[in-house]
Amino acid sequence: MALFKTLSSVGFVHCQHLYVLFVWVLCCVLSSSMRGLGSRRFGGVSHADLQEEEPSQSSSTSESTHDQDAEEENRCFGTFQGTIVGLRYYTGTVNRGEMVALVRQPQNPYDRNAVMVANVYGSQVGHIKKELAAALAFIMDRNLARVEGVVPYGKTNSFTMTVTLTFWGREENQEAVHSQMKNHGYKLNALKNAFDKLFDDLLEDRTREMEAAEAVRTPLLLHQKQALYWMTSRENSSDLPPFWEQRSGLYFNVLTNFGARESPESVLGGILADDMGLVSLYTALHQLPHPPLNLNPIMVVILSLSGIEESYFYIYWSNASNIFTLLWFYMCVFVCVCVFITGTSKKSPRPTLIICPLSVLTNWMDQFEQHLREDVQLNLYLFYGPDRCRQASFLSEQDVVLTTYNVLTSEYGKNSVLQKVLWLRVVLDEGHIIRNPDALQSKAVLSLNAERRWILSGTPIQNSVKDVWMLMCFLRLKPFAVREWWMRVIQRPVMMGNKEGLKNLQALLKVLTMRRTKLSKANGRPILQLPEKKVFLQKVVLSKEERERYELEKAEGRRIISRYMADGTVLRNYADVLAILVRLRLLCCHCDLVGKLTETAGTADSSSPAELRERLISKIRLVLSSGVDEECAVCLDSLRQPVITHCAHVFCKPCICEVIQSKQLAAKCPLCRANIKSTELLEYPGDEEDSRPTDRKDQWRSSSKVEALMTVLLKLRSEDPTIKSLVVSQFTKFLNILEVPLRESKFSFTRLDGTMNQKARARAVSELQDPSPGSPTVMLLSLKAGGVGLNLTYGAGAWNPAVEEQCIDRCHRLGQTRDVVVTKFVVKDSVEESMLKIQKRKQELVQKLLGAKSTEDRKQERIQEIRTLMDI
DNA sequence: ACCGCCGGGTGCC
DNA sequence: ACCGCCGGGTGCC
Repeated sequence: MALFKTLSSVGFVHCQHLYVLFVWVLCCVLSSSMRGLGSRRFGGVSHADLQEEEPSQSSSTSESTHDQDAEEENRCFGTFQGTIVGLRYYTGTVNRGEMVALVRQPQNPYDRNAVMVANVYGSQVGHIKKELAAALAFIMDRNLARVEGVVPYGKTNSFTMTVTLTFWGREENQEAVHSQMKNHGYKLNALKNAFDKLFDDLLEDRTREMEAAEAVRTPLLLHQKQALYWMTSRENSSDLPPFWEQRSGLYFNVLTNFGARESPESVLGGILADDMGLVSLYTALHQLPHPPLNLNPIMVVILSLSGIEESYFYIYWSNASNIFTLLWFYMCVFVCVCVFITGTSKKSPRPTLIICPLSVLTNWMDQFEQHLREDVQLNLYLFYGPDRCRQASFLSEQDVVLTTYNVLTSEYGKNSVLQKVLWLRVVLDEGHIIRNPDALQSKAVLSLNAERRWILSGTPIQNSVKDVWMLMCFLRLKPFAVREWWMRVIQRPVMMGNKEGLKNLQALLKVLTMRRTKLSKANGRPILQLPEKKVFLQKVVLSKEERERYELEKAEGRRIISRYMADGTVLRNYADVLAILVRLRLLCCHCDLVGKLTETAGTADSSSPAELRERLISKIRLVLSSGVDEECAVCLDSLRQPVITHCAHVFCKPCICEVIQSKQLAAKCPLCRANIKSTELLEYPGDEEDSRPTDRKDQWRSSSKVEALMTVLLKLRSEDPTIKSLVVSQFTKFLNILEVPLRESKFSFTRLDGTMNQKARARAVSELQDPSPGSPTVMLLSLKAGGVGLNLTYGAGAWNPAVEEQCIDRCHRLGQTRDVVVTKFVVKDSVEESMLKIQKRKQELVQKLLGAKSTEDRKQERIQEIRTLMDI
């Protein structure tokens, strides 16, 4: 089996039998299937490449087919920014972000290479500029690539327009396409999102090194020494802040033309940004055994998307535990170096305050312990717990004070001692936590007195430019601490797609940020090796009975949603819509996962308030338990007392009540601006008691997806009984169902779900990792609401492909030592598959990432998505 | 198009 | 005056 070849070529020594196979049960239609596509495209695995390896499926109730549509031209060769000319001669219009068609015009009397550009209605918009057309004509005429265009900025003048071209094709043609473009003097960009591009510039050559203090016992790697040097120079920077220049004795801000007599204060400090994946990694630790550093860690990445939420588990084994702690490591060593070598001048304050989420407090302490020589004394004080010492004089004498955002916040306003101490340095771990300027914790952080400031964050830009503002505030970067300047000079231009704005943002971050990724190189060698990830899509065909049931439910759902459509209240009732979609997704997995149809059937208008409430609560439960899992968008913290609105957004009850109270009748959902009332908020009643009655063999029945999965698992076992598989589903109940056939086929398996405590999880993980014969080979993995994840500022209902893209990327980069095979089971002709198709149409990732779409656009998009899903 | 490019007018500063 | 420079005319393929 080719898989083995690849795996052994990785050269893993000590655990040959720990091959990881990642079998994915896709019950979580929407985004899984979306991701499926994304993974193939962006994970760099061509579907065509994998045909031979794809597990085949020969069960009588299900069959596997290839994803025919994507088979041929699924590889992205890259993108290119070109120009459309001659707009004034044609009437076709296009809006910002819209797709355009490229049509060859070999008969054009002026140029036989002509490439015409048309909008979606087919009206001509213009032509591709002739030089570029000459390059494209060759490619298009020979079918070397399919060229797709999007106009990212729309029409900005009456003559020409920028167009982003994306080239798709078969792998064997990639070289030809690249060289053809190159011959005409064009270079394709690798497909990346805009912020990755932005950050690429941050990866400039920062190659100067610095030795650590003798007090640090851990030998430093090259890139760590470089980081150290950079950090030191940032702290001792006397450079003017970005965009300031000195002219004839005065200081000018080149963006605002503000002039000042005194030099603006330098920003002492900056942002340490690591590969985004590391944050996921850290995030994963919330859910995983603590401390995780000395086990072979499992990594979990969870994505929530599209309202029809989905969770992504990526799991891998790593033998390089220190990658967990890259940022902590840098900072920790840096602080030690400053304390023991550089020392601090007499006038300077002494202590460094480190603020971190509670969950990593111990990791910080471990770090200091781990990297310091035993015989040196670092005064580290943990400012936490009821007995913490609140004396300013005491804290001022420490070298390092460690506390959490919660502690800081709770002291804030109460004459906090943390506010009184003058800190040498304040370090924000997971600095993006303060991205909400209204949150108390942000205010508390900003009010700290410090000479130098650092932000550690894997994702300084999490979803949009907006997130950066608070970081700039914290760093006291003039003039951007004043919101208006930030808006005028950076945020608005960038949101509008203005290149200058992006360039400025870029310049800003370039100076202030050091970013390390797994792809970064030190001395020409990557810091870490990339893993190989293979993604397969397996289409499952429903049995006759299943299909009938599915169609019945779908018709019913369509009836309800059509009515909302007609009334224009789809998004107001998004919770209902979600519930319907979740039911369909459950049906794709197993019929027994959903109750009788009659429960929801058409009683919406006539039921009593109590019944209505009951009905809604059951829906909420359905929605929440399926993994709609967000932080509260008001406090940006994890949900406490979750309530759900009719528009299906979830908040902490106190948070949203406060919002409603302050706005009274005009209260709108912070995420989608739908009207909300406090009477319409529904509390999440908690999980139903996790019954596993399906264990009874007499009652149990199979389903097509179960059969498909079991066939694959059995086949794998027959090929190599030591292969380890992870079976991932969003629905714990489905995992319950899966336990039955697993037992029946004598699989030894473990299970990890949200109900288990840390200890139980640790046991489940280590059992699976046990290489000895007879150890479990399958792990059932689930995600429960309230877990971790990347939160999407667009809200539960929105779908942010940019984040998806980041995640794919991050997963790909992180699975560092071992190949991973993902198989996704998608039911043919179902909402699952529909989502695949929706995703295919959404290729313009950059646009979304920049947040250029208006709320209204996104609403329309979502309505359209629902239509597609329900065939309305 | 607040560009680039072309070609005619022009010619120390 | 076989150049440079200026400024007006001009503009998809």
